[in-house]
Amino acid sequence: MARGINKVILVGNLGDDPETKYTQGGMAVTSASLATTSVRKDREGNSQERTEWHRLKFFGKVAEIAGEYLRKGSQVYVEGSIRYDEFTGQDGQKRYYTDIIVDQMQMLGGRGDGGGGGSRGERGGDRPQRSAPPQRQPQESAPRRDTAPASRDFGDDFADDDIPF
Amino acid sequence: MARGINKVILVGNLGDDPETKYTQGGMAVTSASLATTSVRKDREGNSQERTEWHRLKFFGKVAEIAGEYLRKGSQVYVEGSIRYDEFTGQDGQKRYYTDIIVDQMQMLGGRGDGGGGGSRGERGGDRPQRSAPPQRQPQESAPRRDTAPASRDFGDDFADDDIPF
Amino acid sequence: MARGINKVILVGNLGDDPETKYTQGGMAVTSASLATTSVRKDREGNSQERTEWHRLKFFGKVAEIAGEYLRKGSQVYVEGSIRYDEFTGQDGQKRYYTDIIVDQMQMLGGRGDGGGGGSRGERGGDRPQRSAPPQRQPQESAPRRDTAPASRDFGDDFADDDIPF
Amino acid sequence: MARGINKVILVGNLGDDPETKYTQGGMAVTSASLATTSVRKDREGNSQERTEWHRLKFFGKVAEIAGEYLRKGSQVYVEGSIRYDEFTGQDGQKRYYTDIIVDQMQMLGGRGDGGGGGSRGERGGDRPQRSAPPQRQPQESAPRRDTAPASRDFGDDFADDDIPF
DNA sequence: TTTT
DNA sequence: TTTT
Repeated sequence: MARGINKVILVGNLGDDPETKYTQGGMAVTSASLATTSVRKDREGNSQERTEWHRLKFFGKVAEIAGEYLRKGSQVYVEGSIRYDEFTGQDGQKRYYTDIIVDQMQMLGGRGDGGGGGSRGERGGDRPQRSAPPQRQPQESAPRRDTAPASRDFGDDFADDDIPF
Repeated sequence: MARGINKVILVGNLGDDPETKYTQGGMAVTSASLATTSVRKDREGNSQERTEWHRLKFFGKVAEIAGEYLRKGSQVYVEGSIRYDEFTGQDGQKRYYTDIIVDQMQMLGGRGDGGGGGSRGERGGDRPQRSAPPQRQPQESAPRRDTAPASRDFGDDFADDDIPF
Repeated sequence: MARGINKVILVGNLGDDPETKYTQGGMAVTSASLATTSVRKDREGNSQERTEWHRLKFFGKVAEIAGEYLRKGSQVYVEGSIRYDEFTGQDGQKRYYTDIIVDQMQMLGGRGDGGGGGSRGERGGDRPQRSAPPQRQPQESAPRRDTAPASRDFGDDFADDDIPF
Repeated sequence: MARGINKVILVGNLGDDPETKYTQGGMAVTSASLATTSVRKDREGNSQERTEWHRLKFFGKVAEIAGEYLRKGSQVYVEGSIRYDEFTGQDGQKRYYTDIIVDQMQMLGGRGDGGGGGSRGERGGDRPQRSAPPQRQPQESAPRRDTAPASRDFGDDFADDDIPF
């Protein structure tokens, strides 16, 4: 029985282009590095910045979208969970990794610079959508341009259908 | 294209037993009322309590679980989104409703009183009907009594070793 | 005693310029309207968009920043809580309002156009400035961590009450 | 400048009693270990459990409350941020730690066994800081245009900078 | 209407 | 190491 809530919400910028690989079963797995910077005052009253670099992991459909649309510098909202892993390297040393398993993402900004997309994906849930047989794919996906939705304009075209006030 | 994030996270107690109805398509729709109380100090330094009563709506599988396991007084974690609705009553007056559409719930406490379950359910593809017939109409998907919590299915895509965990 | 969690996280765009007023005590109160749009498939499989308009309320320092930097169309992350209110109008009719009381905001987008600032209200916010360029990061597949001074020791050598990071 | 959102929300049980230390300045620092367990179906359809152990760090007032009220097995809601740290041990080996810096906690369950409390603490030390004197804000933004109903007017309740709710 |  |  599931027991507990493990939820992470991040908004930040990618430090580099994401990398997408595919499993033998054809599922996309995308890795990315996301920075969040916070500020606090130290005891002298000076502002101190601190940046955390989060290792993001995307699986399935959301991994495909992340691999296709996210780029170095992209600002993105991600939601997921924390996963801690421990590996023993070839040198016998233990290594610890903390990953953010992304369930949902939303590209931000979107001023014709690639932002604007959004996606909600289940981890590894691309089977129902994909009827194509599993196929190997090059590890570097060709850069594609998102045609960002132009629905960012909130002019007068919101008549009042859904506006309850 | 989805544009934006609309997320609500609540922890509170139910003010009454939830009510479950079923759509003509057989989808469960559960309503419940949840209280969250916050405290703040007024300018005299006195603690002031304020309670918000949230109208929760559950759909589909999570609605079945909510209807079965939640009771008046139950402490629960819910996650979902806000939905504002406007209806015109029979008297011609407009009425406004704000509902929390619950995507995920987690029963809390649970010291031998039924708590402890958890569930993640999708919002059913069917919109809830205001006057759903009280009887069940099993068509393509009859309401099920499923005690197992929903969980993500990784499918066959996890058949190999490319996954870095 | 506080009892419960009432948390809202929104990412969306403002439908209009925010409005700022000041209380007699000199506290800023800013109101804004924020849209979040979601998509779902109806039973015919067609994508249906639905937009929720959230009434945001900011108080104090975060209200000043919101009033100064947010504009119609601004994309923003906000975090806060839901508050339901009921008023009786001069016509004797009851009116219901649902507001999002914003505790924290973060301007999004902001590639040199004024966006990018962030603020945490009351609990020590900072005034937004120019957005910083995306941070660089090492490309080694080793664990990516912030290279912070190693003097961040949490032993017994806390100098004073300041947080040592 | 703050840039990004780094937010973690956890609900789980403590694996052991928390430990509280005090800095030279008298600030409490509490450490605790919290488990969150999730379930997913593997490819054979069997339920697979996975538990993450989160290292919680509390500072200041919330640390005192955590140290006083939390115990092994306690169910708790915590909200905070992720912090990655890297230390070089006395053996010259680098060690990586991931901590959840807790800003807010809420004890759950609590049917007469000590649970039920709640706390929101600032990371900024436990000194009872007196609020700064209220300051007027006659800014460039011209006030007026009251959209709220009269009964909603904040009026004299705004004698100072306190939040009016 | 809950809860402490 | 928790919990169910």
